[in-house]
Amino acid sequence: MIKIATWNINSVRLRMPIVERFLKEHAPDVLSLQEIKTVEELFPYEAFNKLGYTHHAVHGQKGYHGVATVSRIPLKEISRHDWQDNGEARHVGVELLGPGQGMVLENVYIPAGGDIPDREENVKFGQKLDFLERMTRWADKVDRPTMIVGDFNIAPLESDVWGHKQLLKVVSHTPLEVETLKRFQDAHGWVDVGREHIRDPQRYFSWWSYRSKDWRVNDRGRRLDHMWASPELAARTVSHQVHEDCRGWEKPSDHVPLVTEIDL
DNA sequence: ATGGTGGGTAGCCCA
Repeated sequence: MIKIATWNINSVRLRMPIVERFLKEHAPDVLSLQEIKTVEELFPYEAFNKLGYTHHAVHGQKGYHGVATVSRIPLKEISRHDWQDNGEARHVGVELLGPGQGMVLENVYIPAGGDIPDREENVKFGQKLDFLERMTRWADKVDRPTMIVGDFNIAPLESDVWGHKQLLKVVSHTPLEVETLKRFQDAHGWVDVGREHIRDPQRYFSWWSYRSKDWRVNDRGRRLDHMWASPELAARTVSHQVHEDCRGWEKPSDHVPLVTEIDL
């Protein structure tokens, strides 16, 4: 049985205290992080090593973005895709060695896309769609058992947001983004593992804005983070958790970690 | 209708 986690950490160096707490309490075998906001040289390798996470694949960038996968299971970094074609660090792919051997874990941070959902008025929105199109072309060729996890910055279902009608023109829940993400899903037949275990229309959020006061009371959340898998791998998943309590920890990230257990 | 908060890094960008 292997346990895989994903978490947009919003600066890994600042948040090592809560990362350590999460690893001690939930002991995933592998953790994929997004928005590490640091270069490789300053990644806190030693803190992870002390907890047994001695295998690392870090794709960093100064100040912005950046992703990393740390693991107790040996792994091999196999790819760093630049699906935006602009040099930003938003992906790292690894192959697990030992337990889970042969499985590929893709860690991705899809661009947020700015505020205006129109590529004519907002370059970032166009870049987000282009990123998804390039991912779709890549997904069409995926031919190994693969799990793709991370911050997709899209909440596709009505039950993935606090208010479907209120958010139809808000970047992350527009019909165009949802359709574009669906084409990516169909290109490989990705199974939305989170929704296999917490089925629509149950409430499922992974992110609450820092700007919204009283996140727990108002609960204006969205499901921006995802764990998707190839069908044969998805069929072996046995549990899935959303650790909402982490949003209430000291100096929290605005995202919470997701954990999937796979019988391999 | 608007601005609200947080992180990183050096005078704003990004979420």
